[in-house]
Amino acid sequence: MMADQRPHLLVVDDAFDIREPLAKFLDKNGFRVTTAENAAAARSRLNAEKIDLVVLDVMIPGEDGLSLCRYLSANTAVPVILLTALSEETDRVVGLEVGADDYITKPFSQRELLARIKNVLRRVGDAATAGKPEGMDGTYLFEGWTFKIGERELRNPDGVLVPITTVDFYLLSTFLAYPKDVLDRDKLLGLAHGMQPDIFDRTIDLQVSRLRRKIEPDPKAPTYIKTVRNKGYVWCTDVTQAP
Amino acid sequence: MMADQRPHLLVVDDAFDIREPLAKFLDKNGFRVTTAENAAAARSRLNAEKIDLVVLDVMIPGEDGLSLCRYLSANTAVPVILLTALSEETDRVVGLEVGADDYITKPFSQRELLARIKNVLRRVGDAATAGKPEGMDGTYLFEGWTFKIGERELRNPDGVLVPITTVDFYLLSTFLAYPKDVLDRDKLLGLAHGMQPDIFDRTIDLQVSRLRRKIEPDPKAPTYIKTVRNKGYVWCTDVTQAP
DNA sequence: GAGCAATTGTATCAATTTGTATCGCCCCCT
DNA sequence: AGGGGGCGATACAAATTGATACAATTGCTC
Repeated sequence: MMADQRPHLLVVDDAFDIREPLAKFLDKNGFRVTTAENAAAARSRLNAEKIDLVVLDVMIPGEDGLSLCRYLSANTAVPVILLTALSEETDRVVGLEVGADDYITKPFSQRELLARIKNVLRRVGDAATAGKPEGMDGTYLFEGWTFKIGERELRNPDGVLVPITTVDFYLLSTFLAYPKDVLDRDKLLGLAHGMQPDIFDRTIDLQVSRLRRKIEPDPKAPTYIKTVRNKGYVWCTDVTQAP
Repeated sequence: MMADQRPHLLVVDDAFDIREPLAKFLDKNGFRVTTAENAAAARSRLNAEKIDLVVLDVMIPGEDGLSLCRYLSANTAVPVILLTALSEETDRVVGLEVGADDYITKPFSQRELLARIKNVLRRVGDAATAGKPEGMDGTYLFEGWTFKIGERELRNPDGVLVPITTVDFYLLSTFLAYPKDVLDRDKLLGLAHGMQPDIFDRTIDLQVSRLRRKIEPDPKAPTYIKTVRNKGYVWCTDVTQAP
């Protein structure tokens, strides 16, 4: 049986009619979801399974949510998003003081929470910008350019080394792994799909723009990376792989 | 068993003699249809199945339609078309305020609702302008022009690169995939068939017009893309395919 | 540990691209 | 010849993407 490779969330809220619909929503949007209705159950789950992020209601019976959050922040690396009832500034301060990575006030829209979850996962785990797409290796050639995965080296047609950043490297790797395929922004960020064009994360646009400036002959009229409106970007030239 | 791939609509109306005929009509016109007679049933359906669009009567017993609409807008990405009894301007404002994507006043023509459904699906999903027709690839030649699918490049007979937008690309791809075939507007939009010549969506006309301006020697007297009155458009010149 | 440099994210503004609303012409029909 | 519908074209508005400036962060040097 294949393992569920989606990011694993733990939703902690005692209100069934908030917890369960939210879990279903997140499941439908690319996440594996486990739920808990109090701090004790949450701790148990955290011990039993690998959790990538916790969505935590501060108002749970028994041990306070803030207490659990403080514990997680001090003793683990698991990021936390707090659900708070009040939107007062004090809450924000408190929330961040106890180590939460983000917070959102109730009532909240599921979509906004989804966006924040992805945002935090990207910031914290940064699994996306860390490495390269699975199974990539060797040397890639396109239009005279040479891109060595292992060495993290990019050379232009003249053989000159072009300095690339971590993000450049990851982006270029992803494009070269899927040439001629339209990649949406989520995919380019290495995240699960499902974000609606409501809360936009324009980070990718900027990163693509910066990569274009480094490799496109004319960044104003890109020939390698083209834009597909409402969808994302495509790598448009042929890529050959050398061992 | 093959899955039903048609867009899935949820029709919410308590009046049997409106709900059922409408469901039948929409089914015959290219949609999978599920019905519900109140908000609770609608929520249940929405949780159980993947719904692409909700047609919602605001005057339903129990929970108000506007309330359900507001909920959907805040917590899901499912687009909503409201059925309202009054045609007053206030209704329009209210409808859009609660997050409806469109609205239509009763009594309404089924054809008009059909047109609006397609319109909203196109706006929201925008699957049409996404990529290229299935299985297309390689290079197409016509009258000296060169169109490379993979590279998303169009060159005129002089070999000069002609910049094309995402829509241009999709339209041209579709035409070249079906030369000499009359394509109706639904087909060109990439939507299911069945729209009657009642409420026209003139979007395609404009897009064709814009494409003509880029490729026709004389856009006033088009030779490549010709108009077929009451039907659609045809690609009229020979197309050869190079590898 | 301070200071500097590079990188990355956020906030904005500008430029394209696309959709909507109209006007007017032309074709077809009675 | 008159009328209506369908289509071409223009102007304008909305949405999406590109570009710039600046702030925040990270990493490295001294």
